[in-house]
Amino acid sequence: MTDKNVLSDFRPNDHNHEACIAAALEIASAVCRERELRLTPLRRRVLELVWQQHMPVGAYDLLDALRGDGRRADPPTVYRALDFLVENGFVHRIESLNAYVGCGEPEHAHNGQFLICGNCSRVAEMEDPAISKLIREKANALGFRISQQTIEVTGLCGECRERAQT
Amino acid sequence: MTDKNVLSDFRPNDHNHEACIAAALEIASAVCRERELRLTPLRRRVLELVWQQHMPVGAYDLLDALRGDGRRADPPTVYRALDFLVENGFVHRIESLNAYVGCGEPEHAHNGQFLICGNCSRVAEMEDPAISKLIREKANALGFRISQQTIEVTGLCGECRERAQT
DNA sequence: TTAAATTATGTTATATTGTATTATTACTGT
DNA sequence: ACAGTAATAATACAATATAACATAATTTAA
Repeated sequence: MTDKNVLSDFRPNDHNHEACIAAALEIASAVCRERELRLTPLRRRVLELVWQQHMPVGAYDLLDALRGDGRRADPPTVYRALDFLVENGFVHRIESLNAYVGCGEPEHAHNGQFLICGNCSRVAEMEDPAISKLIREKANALGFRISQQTIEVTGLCGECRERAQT
Repeated sequence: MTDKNVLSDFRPNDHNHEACIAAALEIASAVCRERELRLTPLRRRVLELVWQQHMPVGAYDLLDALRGDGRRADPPTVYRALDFLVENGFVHRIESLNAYVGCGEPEHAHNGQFLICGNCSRVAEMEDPAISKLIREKANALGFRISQQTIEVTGLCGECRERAQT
């Protein structure tokens, strides 16, 4: 099993995260230019905040962070920015956590399949065609036409699993 | 493709729903007796209310219904009952809707895979081992040990799809 | 290059969903 | 009757999300 289809794996805590954030913003910037979307300062800032960690962030955490910037902010502000980011694929919403996480590959539209570590809270994103295809087929067999797949899996990431075996 | 692994398919609107509810309560009753769980009047009533339709119900709708019974009820009342029902597999929580739906087969533990019609809101439940297995394998390949799978799919059920092709 | 239209944001208020906590009641077995 | 456990009641609050309307910024197009 060499195919992995991993859009973003669990990141070691010591990776160069500044570069990581910068890259996400750079890509978003380019994609928006190409698609004629408006990555306004607010939206850009929210995206940056979402990328502060490789784990889901709640809307109200983002709100606090925006307020920390000195600017006034209220729920609609952050929810609107999130709507834009989610709608255009820069951020995914994790339904089972009511939280948001940066997308590992915003260039092409997809739903993503999420592995959520219950211990360290980090998230990995897969986009495995075999999984989506199988689900689509099974649904089709019932006459169901899929428009969106939500696949969120909880458990222990490799690192936490090893650490747990004391 | 004859294997379907469907725990509960989309029910036609004209099926005998009274029987349907009665059956669900009967099964829950039997399972509880067997496992020495206490299906108290409150829990039983909440389960019954969840089964009023084959579509997800919000906790606060249940709360209103309980109040409609004449009894006093507050959020913890319904959430505790739901916790019990979910924990013991009589009801599933649909994360993407913050809502609850009756389980089509509470006799054995499982996560369920849900098809949610965006038009009529009805839900079908599958429990397809091929799907869970594939996801488990892909996750394992990343060193991830799964404890729970959340699979919720939105789209159009067969009936609504036909109707849409005007 | 203004006016109109569109899009984005600000602002206030409120709706919805979910928990923590403490107290009380009702069963279970001795 | 009593201790131990499970269930429920009751209050308060935390967390998440949207409605509705006002203003500002940006784009379009005359």
